[in-house]
Amino acid sequence: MERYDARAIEEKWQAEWAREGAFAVANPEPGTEDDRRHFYMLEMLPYPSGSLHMGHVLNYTLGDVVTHFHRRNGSTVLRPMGFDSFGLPAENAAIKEGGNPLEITERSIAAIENQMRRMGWAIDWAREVSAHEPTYYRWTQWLFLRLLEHGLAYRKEAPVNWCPNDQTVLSNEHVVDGRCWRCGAVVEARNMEQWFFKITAYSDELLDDLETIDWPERTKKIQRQHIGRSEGAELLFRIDELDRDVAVFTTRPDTVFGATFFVVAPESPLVDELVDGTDRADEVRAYARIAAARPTEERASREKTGVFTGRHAINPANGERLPIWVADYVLMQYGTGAIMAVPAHDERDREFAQTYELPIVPVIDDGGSLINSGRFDGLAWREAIVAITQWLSEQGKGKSAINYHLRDWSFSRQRYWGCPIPVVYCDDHGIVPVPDDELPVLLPEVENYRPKGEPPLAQATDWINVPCPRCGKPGRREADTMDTFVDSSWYFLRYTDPHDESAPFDRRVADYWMPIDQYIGGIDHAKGHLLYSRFFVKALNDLGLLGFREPFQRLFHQGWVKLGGKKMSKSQGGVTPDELIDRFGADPIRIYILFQGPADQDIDWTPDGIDATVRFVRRLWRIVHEAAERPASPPGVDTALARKAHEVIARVTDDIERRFVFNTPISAVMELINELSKAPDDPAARFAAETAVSLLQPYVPHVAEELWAVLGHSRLWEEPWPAADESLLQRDTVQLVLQVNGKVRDRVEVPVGLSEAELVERAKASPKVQAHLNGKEVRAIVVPDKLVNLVV
RNA sequence: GCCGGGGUGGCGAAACGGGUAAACGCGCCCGGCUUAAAACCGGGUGUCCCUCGAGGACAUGGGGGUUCGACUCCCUCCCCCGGCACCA
Repeated sequence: MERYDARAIEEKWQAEWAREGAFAVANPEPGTEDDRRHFYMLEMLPYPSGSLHMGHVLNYTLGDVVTHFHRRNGSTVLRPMGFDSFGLPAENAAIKEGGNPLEITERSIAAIENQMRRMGWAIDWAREVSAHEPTYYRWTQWLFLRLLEHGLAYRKEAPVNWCPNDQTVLSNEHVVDGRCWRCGAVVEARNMEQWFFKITAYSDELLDDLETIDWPERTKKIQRQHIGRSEGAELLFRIDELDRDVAVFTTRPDTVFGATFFVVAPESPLVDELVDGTDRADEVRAYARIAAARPTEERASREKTGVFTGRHAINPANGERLPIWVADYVLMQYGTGAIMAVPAHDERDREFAQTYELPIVPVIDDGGSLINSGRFDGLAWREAIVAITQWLSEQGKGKSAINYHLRDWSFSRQRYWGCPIPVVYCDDHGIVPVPDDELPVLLPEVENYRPKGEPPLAQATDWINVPCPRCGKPGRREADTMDTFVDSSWYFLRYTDPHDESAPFDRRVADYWMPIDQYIGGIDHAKGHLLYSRFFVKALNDLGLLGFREPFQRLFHQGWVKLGGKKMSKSQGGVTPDELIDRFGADPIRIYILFQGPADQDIDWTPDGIDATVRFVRRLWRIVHEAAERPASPPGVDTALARKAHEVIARVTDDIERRFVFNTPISAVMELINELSKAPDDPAARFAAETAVSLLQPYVPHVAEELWAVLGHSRLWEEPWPAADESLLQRDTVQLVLQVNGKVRDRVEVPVGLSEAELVERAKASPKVQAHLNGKEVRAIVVPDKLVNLVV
């Protein structure tokens, strides 16, 4: 028996798989019926940041087990890999350390790809794509132009989140607690012209279709909450001085009789209209300017402030004149930017009313019935919502309405290392799309990546000054680049047809593989990537480019791998995959990371346990070698060891397939190995060894392949998954648990299938049970083949 | 504040439809092999009590409940992690 040499074995089989193209899969042939059972397995693609970390190792090893499992169960499994290779870190590194983002990125990709190969993951490398390659971003641009044509991409001036550190706009999804998700700087509010995707056009569908996909409930909740649909009414308040009606959104139209004042957001254009030409104009405008400029977070945490405009609005329900205030607690982005204030029944309105001594009129009593509400007095508030909305709508003073928290996705970034937005600004023609046949608009080289009040691309004068594609007069290219989340909103489609030079993908091929059968990635993408991708697929479906409306049919979130309580992100000393592979081998690392606990649970990284998995692999190695000396087990061999092997097959299969748990299968195979080591002469010894190796193959593909050869076989990666023999899963005898008053007093071995009376008899025969009965009368609870509980 | 998820030995965990709590592994203890150590192999290991047994009691964050029987179901409280948060 040779010594277990992880490095030699791993290099040998990795070379073999690469030579064979073992994990490459073919697309369906055009014009023929493709009846392959197929499965699209995908993990979120990595950002190339120099090295993988243990979180990646968990993520991709999980996907690898699923990939092998489905392959060996007869599916053609598409399992590609690529790189989310545009983005700020490479650009910031270039600014800080010199070099250029392209070179930095490609060096990282090469390093990570090497790590991935060394981990032995079963990836179809022929489909590799990276977002920064012109052959990829050409099609990102092409898709953008399609969305632009259909009004789903547009440009407008709007209040946006500005990160002063990264010198760029951020989407709402990437402002966390008022800070930039990437660098942590406090985000400022700015009014800027920006590009947006009209994701809000899909609010309802993004919400409703969550019912059709198999995702963790918590992820659906995060998306539902983010979309934030609320039902209510839009009510019209007359402002006589302006001779017009102003709409407000409320979820509680039943409280309209309790509205005692009216509030407008400081950013609202209404502010100017209201005070223009009045003696309060200066004071109100000054307040509005200061209040609107405050960071959103600060605005939420400090005491509410406001100023009276001198104007009034008419309550549509009772005709009362309500003073109009401008106050910082009303937000422009939600509803209409103006509210009716009902201080008796809204905490924020009450706080404000108390500060500024405004009247408070209760309109709902303790029993939930309306008061002070004219003809609606006595009505339950829930019914009043309907009744009052209808009453006002009959008079043309309101209607039922729905509002959402979700806002359009701002995707232009004032940075260099991203996909150029393929439009030209022309004085005569405005925004002019670059014609499809001129794509890609290549990212030019620039001298300096640091933004200086304008995006770095604005400095590339040769590049930016181009004739208008429509009229030929001088024009200017868009200098903003796209958010990298645009790149990752369709990469899974490109994988299906990665070398297509005439289209981003072939609809026939995309429809064949998609939707993704199993997607695995972090829950931190719940309202970013996972929402944007759903939007993209829905939009592309509406454009006729795809035949499905959801990208990820089934989703799983792996837990965090933490170091000292903190999420592992960058490479940390001593725990890069490279160093660990050198010390222990890829197989032990793979099994270690999955053996720690349930894969969706966070794990604290300690290298301690890896020794134990190395030990286990060596033990497996030795015991399988010993078993290989034994004669082949006869087919259908029926011994205790054979039965154990079949039981383990059933457990492992069920765990991976139905329960989607990956730690307990390892335990189960360990049990089998333990029994085999205690019964080396059992006629089923060799069968037990073969079973153990076969079941572990998805976890430790290299050593499993080597041991499979030792057992006289070949090509385990193509071997059908073992099937448990049902007849050998049946037991002849079972351990019967004997309880007295619910406490276990004895256990006896009995034949399967005894009647209840027989089981009770066996129970009463036990001396230990008798000792606790003292001859008293009993009632028996019987669970056949399992338990008898005698109740005194 | 609202909405999720969780709390089981010294540690990571298992127990999947209410039916043997702690499988599997780590650590630790004892023994074997060895000149020795490592490696490897075998055995033990929830806590407490005693008369040391084929003994007993107590044990799944705290308290209560349902049940013959609860880690599992219900109520309540505490703690940890995550999401949202002036959303009208």
